[in-house]
Amino acid sequence: MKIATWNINGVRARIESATAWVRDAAPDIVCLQEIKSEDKKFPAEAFEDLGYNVAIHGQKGFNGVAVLSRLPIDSAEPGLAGDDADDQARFLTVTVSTDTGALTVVSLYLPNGNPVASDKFAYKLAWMERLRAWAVDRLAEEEMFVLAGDYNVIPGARDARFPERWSDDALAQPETRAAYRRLVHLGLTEAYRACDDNDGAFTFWDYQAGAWQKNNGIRIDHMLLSPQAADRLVGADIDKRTRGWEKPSDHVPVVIELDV
DNA sequence: ATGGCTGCAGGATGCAGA
Repeated sequence: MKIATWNINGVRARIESATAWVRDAAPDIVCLQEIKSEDKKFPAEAFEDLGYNVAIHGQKGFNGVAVLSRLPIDSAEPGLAGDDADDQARFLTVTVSTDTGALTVVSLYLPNGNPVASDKFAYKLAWMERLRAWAVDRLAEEEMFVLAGDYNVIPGARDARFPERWSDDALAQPETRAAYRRLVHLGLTEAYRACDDNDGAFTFWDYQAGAWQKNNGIRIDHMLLSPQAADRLVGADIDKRTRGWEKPSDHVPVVIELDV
């Protein structure tokens, strides 16, 4: 089974390249972030025509996440517990049934957090603690889950082409990295690093200043696997091709293969 | 670089992104 995550940066603006990529890569499940669309404006038919079921947690203007699945979606739950006042659409939990048991897939869009000296950074760190609490609860069930999405975290220096340029950024703060490690250290497996230890692997290149042409990228889109899912991991790849397409998202898809 | 693009809402430009 192939599972993908892709910050699409506006699903309506990107519907042609999104459907073209899905058609070509043929993933079984796709987690989308930054759909920038209300549920009712999401172009579900375009994906349904390709054989996908669709779950949407949308929001007007910005944020918004979705999951496309070739398998029937048994349940879909929007939102991340821990803050009743949080109305930002950044978390969608979907469950499907596989031959090896139930599989939970989350499409998450972790807050950017810039600027660091603002309530946005505090929101990011609080959100990461809520995510850790979610993982603690789920790990107790000892089932397969995949936390897939745009984490807005550069885990280490080798995950940026020019790490020094990110030293004041929320994506690379020591507190950000420590919160990410607290999550991983619960016993999760970061799929890409488990399969590929090379430097220079990026998932985002800014639109500005020729970042793509200069390969001035960062790796911020990740998939964290529960032990039961990690046992079935057979591969992980970053599909850079889409960044060179017409009207690209600034992020590219990350794809894993699970033997389920 | 002083964020140098981009999408969205709305109907001009401001906000958000990373």
